Amino acid sequence: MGIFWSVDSAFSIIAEPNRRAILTLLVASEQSVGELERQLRMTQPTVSKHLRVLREAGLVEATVDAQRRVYRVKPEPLLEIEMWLAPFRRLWSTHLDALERHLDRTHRSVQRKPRKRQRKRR
Amino acid sequence: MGIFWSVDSAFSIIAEPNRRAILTLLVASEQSVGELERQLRMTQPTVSKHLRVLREAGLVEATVDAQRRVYRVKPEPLLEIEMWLAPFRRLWSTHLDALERHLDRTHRSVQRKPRKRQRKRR
DNA sequence: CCATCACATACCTTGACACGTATATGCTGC
DNA sequence: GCAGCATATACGTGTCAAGGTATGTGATGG
Repeated sequence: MGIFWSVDSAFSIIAEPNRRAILTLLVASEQSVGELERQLRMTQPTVSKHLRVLREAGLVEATVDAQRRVYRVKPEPLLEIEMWLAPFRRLWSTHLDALERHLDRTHRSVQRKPRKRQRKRR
Repeated sequence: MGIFWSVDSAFSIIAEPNRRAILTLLVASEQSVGELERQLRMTQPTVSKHLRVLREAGLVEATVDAQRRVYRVKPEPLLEIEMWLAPFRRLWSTHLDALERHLDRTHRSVQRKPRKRQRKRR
């Protein structure tokens, strides 16, 4: 019998900004650990540890090339996110105005907090 | 001058399974806190705290109705995720076979860890 | 063999966060 | 006004994850 355990979802893997950065680099083209390290300005152990998490989640795979390990993306686990988003896409198409305003705001690096958050009804 | 601060991204908000559950319920129809509490089997403070996080991230909004607060989804922040996923969708269409296998596996509740993870190249 | 390169892992510390219990707030009908 | 309901918040606690430093491992060239 094999060893079984719960794989935590792609959502938590992707929550980490550095891991998203790694994936974004890898989706352009495969890269070695050292190349990622230099582009991302992270220490080498940090890169390796994130790659380990991504590997165990099935989001990347590695190929040995001499002393290097070349990583590339395996996008399948992202399907969980893609599918979860489906019901919300329906809403976007019905709220195109708010959507545009949102895109405007998020092009600034910072947002204002809404002071009052409730309006009356009934 | 308004009050400014960094809004953490929709990715980390969505990483929490209970928050995803709340959003999934709300996208079907708006609900009060008590209704969410009962359907999700969570304590009331837990629901309220998750709703607070979602509110401050702009993912839900509330309407006051007597002593109740009725929450509904504001899907715009999810656009960040939608846009980030874009380059990976390209890969899905080129790897339909691996994709199918992945969908098969994820319909079981548990997965086996790959024992060997590297193959030779060159 | 041995030094070195590329990468992985161990160990430790720190900070964030999710939950529970208890309590506060605010509205309502009587 | 007051009791009671619906929701929010405060506070304490445990867990877990991310980063840094140090060290292990394995392949390569000389």
